[in-house]
Amino acid sequence: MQVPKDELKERILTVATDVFLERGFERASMRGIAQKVGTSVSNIYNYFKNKEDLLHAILGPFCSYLNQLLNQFIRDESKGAPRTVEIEHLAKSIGEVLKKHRNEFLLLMDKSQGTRYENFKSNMIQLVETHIIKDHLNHRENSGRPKGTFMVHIIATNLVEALVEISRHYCDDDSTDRNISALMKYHIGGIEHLSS
Amino acid sequence: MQVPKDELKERILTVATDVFLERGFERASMRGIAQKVGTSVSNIYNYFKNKEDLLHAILGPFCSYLNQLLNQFIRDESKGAPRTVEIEHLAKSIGEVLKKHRNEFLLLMDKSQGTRYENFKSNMIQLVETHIIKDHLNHRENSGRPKGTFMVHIIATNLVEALVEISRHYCDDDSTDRNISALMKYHIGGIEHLSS
Amino acid sequence: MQVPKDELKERILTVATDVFLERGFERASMRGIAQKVGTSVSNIYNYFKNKEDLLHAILGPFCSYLNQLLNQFIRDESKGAPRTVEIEHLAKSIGEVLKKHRNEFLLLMDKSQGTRYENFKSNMIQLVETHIIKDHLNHRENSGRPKGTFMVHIIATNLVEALVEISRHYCDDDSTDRNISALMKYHIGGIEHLSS
Amino acid sequence: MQVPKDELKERILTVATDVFLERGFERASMRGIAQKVGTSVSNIYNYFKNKEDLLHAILGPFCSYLNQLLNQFIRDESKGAPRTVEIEHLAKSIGEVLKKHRNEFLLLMDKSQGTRYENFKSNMIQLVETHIIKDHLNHRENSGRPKGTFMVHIIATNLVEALVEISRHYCDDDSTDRNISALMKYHIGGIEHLSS
DNA sequence: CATGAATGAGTCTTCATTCAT
DNA sequence: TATGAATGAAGACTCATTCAT
Repeated sequence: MQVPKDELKERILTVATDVFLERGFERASMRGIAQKVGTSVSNIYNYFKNKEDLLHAILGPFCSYLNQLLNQFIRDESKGAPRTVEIEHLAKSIGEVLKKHRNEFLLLMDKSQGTRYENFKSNMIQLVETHIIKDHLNHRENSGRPKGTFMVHIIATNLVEALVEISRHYCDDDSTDRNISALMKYHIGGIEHLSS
Repeated sequence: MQVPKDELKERILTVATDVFLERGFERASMRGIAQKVGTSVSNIYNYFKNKEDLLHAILGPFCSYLNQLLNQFIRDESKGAPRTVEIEHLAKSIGEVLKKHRNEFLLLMDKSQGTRYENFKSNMIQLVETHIIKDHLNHRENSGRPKGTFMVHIIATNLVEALVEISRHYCDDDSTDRNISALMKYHIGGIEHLSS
Repeated sequence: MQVPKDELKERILTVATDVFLERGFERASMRGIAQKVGTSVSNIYNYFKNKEDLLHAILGPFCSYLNQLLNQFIRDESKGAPRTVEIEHLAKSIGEVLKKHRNEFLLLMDKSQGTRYENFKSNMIQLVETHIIKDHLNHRENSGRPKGTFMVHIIATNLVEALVEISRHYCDDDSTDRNISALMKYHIGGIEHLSS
Repeated sequence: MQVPKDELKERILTVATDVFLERGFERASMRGIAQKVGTSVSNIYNYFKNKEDLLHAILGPFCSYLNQLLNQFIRDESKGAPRTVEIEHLAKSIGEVLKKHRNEFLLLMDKSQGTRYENFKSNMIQLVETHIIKDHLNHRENSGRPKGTFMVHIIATNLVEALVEISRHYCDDDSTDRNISALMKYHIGGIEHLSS
C-alpha cells in the first residue's frame, strides 16, 4: 500500500524515537523499527540514508536549537544581568524545551551512546559547571576553596540529570514548570548553603 | 587472605568487570573478554554458563550485600533513631561500599542495561525516596503537600546519581569520604530548605 | 545530424556509458546512473527494461557493426587480396572504430563481465588468431609446427589488448592512427621474425 | 563434523582462490565460498578475519616474493650485466613463478580489483616499461624519439599481459618454459625492429 | 513521461553459544 | 581444564526491480 511520503516519514521518525528511547541507539535495530512501523527495512533506507542519519533527523534541529539557547546564556551572563532574573529566564526557556521536545531531550541526553551526540550531556554539564554555578559561587565569596570544585561538578550533574528525570516523568505542562522552578530553588538554596 | 583456589576464574571476573564497565554489558563481547584474559572463549564457558551468568557472578554477591545494607536502614529507621546519627551512619556505610566496591557499584548502576539488574538503580532510588527522604520531610512537617512528592523523587535520584558520579571519579579514599559527606550535607540542607 | 527525438534517453545512454566504464557493469548501480543523469531510477526503467538492456542499448549496435567489420575481413581474406594492402585496410578500419567509438570499444572489451558480452573479447581474439595471423604464418611457411600455435594465440591477444590500451589512452585522432600503425608494424615484424 | 584446523584452512584457501579466479574478488561472495567448501560462512571467519584478509592470505607471501624478484632485477640491471644473459635469467625466474604459482599470479594480476592489490599489474607494467625495455632501447640508440614512448608502454603491457595469458592456459611445465622463451624472443625481436 | 513507494534477496560481518577432543 | 571447530541468528546496508499515481 502506497502512502503519501511525509506521512510514513513522520511515522518512521516517531517510531524510531520510541525505539531509540526504549532500547538506546545502539541496541535498537532497523528491523525492529521497520516492524513496528509496518514496512520493510529497505524502505526505511528510502527515507534516511542510514541509522545515524535517522537519529540525526530526530535530533539535529533540536540540538542546534538547544546549543543556540545555551550560547545565549553564556553571552547574557557576561552582560551582568541580575542573577535572579537570569535564572528565572533560564528556567522558563528550559521549561519550553522540556515541554515541547521532551522525547528529543531524553534521547539526546540519555540514549545516544555510540553516536556523534554521545558527549552532549557531559558537555552540557561542563557548561553548567563552568558558566553558571562556579560563577555564582565566586560571586558570593572569593575564598576559592578548591575543595568545593568537585562538589560543583556534582551539583551541575545533578541539575542536568534532574532535568532529564523531569522529562522522563512528564505528565503535564504546569507540573513541569513547577518542577523546574522547585529544582532551581532547591539547587540555588544548596549552593548558597555550600558557599556560606 | 584469599585462597587462589581458582586463579583463572578470578582473572576472568576482573577482566569481565573492566570490559563491562568500559563498553556496557551488551556491547561487551565474550571474545573481547577472552582475549584480554588470554584464554579461549569456550574456556570461559567452563567457568560460567553464559554471559549473563558471568555478570551475575560479579554482581550477585555485591547486590545481596547492598540489599541487606539497604534493608538494615529501613529496619533501623522504624526504631526511630535520631536522624543525624542515622544519616552519619548511612554515609559511613555508603562510603565503605564505594571505596571497596566502586567497580561493582558502577557496573550495577550504570552498565547493566539488558540484564536482570537493569532496574536496580531505579529500585534503589525508589527506596531512598520512600524510606528516607519522604520520611524525613514528614517528620518535620505534616502538611502533606502532594506538590512536594515529585521533588522528593528528584532529590532521591540526584542523591543516587551523585554517588555514581563520585564512584566514577574516584581517586582516593579520603576525598571519597569528604565528597559523600558534602553530598549529604548538601541534600539535607536542600531538604530542609524545601520543607520550611 | 541527429534528431534530438528523445534527449533524456540519449543522456541516460551517455551517462551509463561513463559509469559502466568507471566502475564496470556489475559494480555500477542504477542509482548512481540516475543521480548523475538527474532523474529517478524508476524513470530509467521507462526507457530500458533492465540494467542489462541498458548495456545492450549501448553496445548492441556497435557490436553488430564490429562483427560485420570482422566478417568482412574474413571474406576479403579468402579472396586473396595482397597482404600489405589488406593490413593497411584493416588498420584504417580499426582506427575509425577506435576514434569514433572508443568508449563503446572499451566497455565491450574490458567492462562487461557478467553480461552477455563478457566473451566478446576472447571471441575476437580467437577470430584474429584463426583467420588472420595463422593464415599469415601458413602463407609463408607450411611446416605447421604445433609449437607455434600458442604463440599465435599470444600475439592475437597482444594485438587486441594493445588496441584496448590505445583506446584507454586516447588523446587525439592523429596519435591514435600513428599508434595503430606502429602496433601493426610491430606485430607484423614479430610474426615474420617468428616464422623465419 | 570436526576437522583438523589446517586441513579446512587449506581447503578454504583453495576454494577461495578458485572462486576469486572465477568471479573476481568483489563479485565473489563469502556465502559462495562457504557453500563450495561445505561449511558455514561464520566458520570461515574463525580462520580469516574478513574477506580481504582471506585474499591477503592467498596473495601476501606470493606478492612479497614477486616484489623481491623484481627489485633484484632492478639492482642487477645497474650492474650492467650483458643483456642477453640478464634476459635469459629473467625468463627463467618468471618461468619458476608461473609454474609454481600460476593461480596466485592470475589472481594478483587480473582479479584483484577493489583490493589493496588492484594496482599491482599497472605498477609492474610501469616497472617493465621504465627499467627494462626503455633502457634497452636507449642502449642501442640515443636518438630518443619521444614518438616511441607510447609504443614502449604498449610493449610492456603486452609482455605482462602475455605472461598472464600464459598462466591462464598453463598445461605443463615444459610448454610454459617454451612459451616464455618464445615470448621473450618475440618481443626482443620487436624492440630491435622498432629501434632500427 | 515521471516519480516516490515498496520489496526481497543479497552483501559482509559479529555474536553468543555448543560440541568434540 | 582447555580449546579449536562449528553454527545460526542477527546486525546494517545495497541493489535491481516493480507498482501505483
